[in-house]
Amino acid sequence: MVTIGDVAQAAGVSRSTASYALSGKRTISAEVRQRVNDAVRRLGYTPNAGARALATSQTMVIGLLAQFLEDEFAPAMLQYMLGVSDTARELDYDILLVTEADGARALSRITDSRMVDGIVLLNVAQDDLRLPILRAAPQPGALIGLPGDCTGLDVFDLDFEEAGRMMIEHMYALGHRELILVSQPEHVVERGGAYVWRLQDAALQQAERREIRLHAVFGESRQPAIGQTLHALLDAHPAATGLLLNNEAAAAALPSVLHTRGLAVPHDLSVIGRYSDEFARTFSLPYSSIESAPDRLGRMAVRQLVRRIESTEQGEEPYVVRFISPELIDRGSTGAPGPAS
Amino acid sequence: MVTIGDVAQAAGVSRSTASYALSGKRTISAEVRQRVNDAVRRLGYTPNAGARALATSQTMVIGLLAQFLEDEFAPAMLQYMLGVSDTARELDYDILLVTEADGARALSRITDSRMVDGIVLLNVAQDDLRLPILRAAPQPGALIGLPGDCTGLDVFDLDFEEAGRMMIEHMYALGHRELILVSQPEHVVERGGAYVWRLQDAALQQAERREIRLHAVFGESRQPAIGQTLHALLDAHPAATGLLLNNEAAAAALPSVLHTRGLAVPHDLSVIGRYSDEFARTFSLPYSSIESAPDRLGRMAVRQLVRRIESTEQGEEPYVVRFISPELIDRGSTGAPGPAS
DNA sequence: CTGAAAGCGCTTACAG
DNA sequence: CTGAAAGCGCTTACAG
Repeated sequence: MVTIGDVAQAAGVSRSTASYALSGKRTISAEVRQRVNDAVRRLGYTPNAGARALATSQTMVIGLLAQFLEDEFAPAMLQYMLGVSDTARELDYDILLVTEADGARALSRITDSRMVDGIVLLNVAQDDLRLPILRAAPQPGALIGLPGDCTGLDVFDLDFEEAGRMMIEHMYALGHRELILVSQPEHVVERGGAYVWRLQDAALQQAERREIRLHAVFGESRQPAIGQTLHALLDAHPAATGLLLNNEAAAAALPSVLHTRGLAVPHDLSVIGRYSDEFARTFSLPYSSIESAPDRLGRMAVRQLVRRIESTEQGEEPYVVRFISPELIDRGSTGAPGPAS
Repeated sequence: MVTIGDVAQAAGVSRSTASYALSGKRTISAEVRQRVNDAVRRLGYTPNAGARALATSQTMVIGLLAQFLEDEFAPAMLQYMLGVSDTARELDYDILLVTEADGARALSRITDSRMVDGIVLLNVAQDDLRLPILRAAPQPGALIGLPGDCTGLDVFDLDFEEAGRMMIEHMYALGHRELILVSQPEHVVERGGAYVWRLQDAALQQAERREIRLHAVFGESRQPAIGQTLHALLDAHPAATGLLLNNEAAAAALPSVLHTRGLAVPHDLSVIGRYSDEFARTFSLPYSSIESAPDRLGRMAVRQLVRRIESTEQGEEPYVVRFISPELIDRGSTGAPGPAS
């Protein structure tokens, strides 16, 4: 392989001069710089990443920890991953993707061995076992998802409480007084998926304040189970005039459920979901929804992470916990309460 | 950070002895091995990946190049990625995920800089610009997807020709004589997505052999366009008694289309798709389908790649082009031709 | 069975 | 403005 020594030799300079000419970290005469650049091009030189990492203690790689759990909706995860990956590349970082079931172990492995300069954690749980490891690691970490304890980490998430309130307020303003909220599976809650109860609790509170009857249930993450659940719910609550969905699989299943029941949106039933616009487009979901903005969250997390990586780790800037304000994308699926189903 | 020097010192041996004790590459007295292991545990030592890579020319990282194109169905890509990632970890490799639009450039970057020991390419096109770069790279490469020229690379793919014939034969045996085949968007073809025409051409040939009328069209990859296309096709070919889908988005859209038209499967229409069982489960697609086996393909590609990485690169074993035989998973969506729609 | 030394390919003080 | 040298943390011939 061609090394910087070869480049130096070809350019007739020392290795250090060649290195400085390439990094621009000290002033180099235009002529020498030219000779070095020519040699680089002629020889096809690219610095060896391992050697550079060893010398600089910087790998220019970010670790991305994602878990694909049976009871979560995989296509939604992908959006976050792509947001992280795209932003990382813009900032000149590569992505080490880790999908192991044992996330804590995997995290130790890649931080201890210095494979990465920083970490982005997905599927963050309330009491996430990976957090103590991440806090103890020499690399900074950014989370997408709010854990119980944010100490020592930068955290980014959708404001699920506000999302829950917003769903209720929107329906309330239109005149709805009885609603159904379908959340993710209870397994997700048991595993510490705080976003489930953050939205649900806030929605329940707001409903109480507005004297709305809100039937809140956990739904499955798979077809056909979730479709059957939706049917059962509509059967059980014939007076409900609106449906709130914090569950991607439910949203994907709904068109066929409504079709079967001969219900039109928003005439017979108003619907608000919570998912990304990309998701809505892929499945052509015609429901107004709270944008979950996975790309924006990925971008924010990586930007902050890189800032922290590159800030000369001296005066530790305070850690941030940043919530994205939910936005309701209107797709025309809500209106005045129709005939109860 | 704790280095092997610290371990050696704590164990009262030389660095080389510590290294050998850990690698097991030469015989070490039980007692010394014990002391070294204790020191490792006590100090919490993990080898520095960059240093090891520099010394051994092995990174234990595999590059995974995936492209998320507007006109391909992203959730399907994810399955391949997870198959690759899981198998890599089993074999002790990590995954560098590269999703850049400019795949050729990205490939040069990670191979030239020796960030990876090998490469897995996804979304392989007939005349893929990344292939010449990969062939010239010092690392071996494995493809998931068949290009026009397989020279110097290991290639894994579903046997799409056989899949096309199998679809036709299955329908023929049941008595069908007029069918519709919906493939991926024409853009995919123009970009060199050979699997599209491999299946389609084989199906057309086989149909001719069997004197079946086969209406073959390209369909969109998004809703609602693909749904409308399906409606238009069923309108245009009222005598067709079966539908063949080499298009994930079409499969996802079909339930609602059939519902609208009041068609029952297989009574009114027989259907065969081509997608993964995982995909079928996520969307509860009730159609018999040719399993695309993304996990199996990912596994095969990584296994072969690692074998090649670790074979002491001497006597170059011959490169392989391996096709998975299609399997039709029966979900009961085919039967004798019903009343033409 | 073990140690001292060289080397992997970079970067960056230290000198001039 | 440039060079000689040290060092990052490993592994692995070379010697004993």
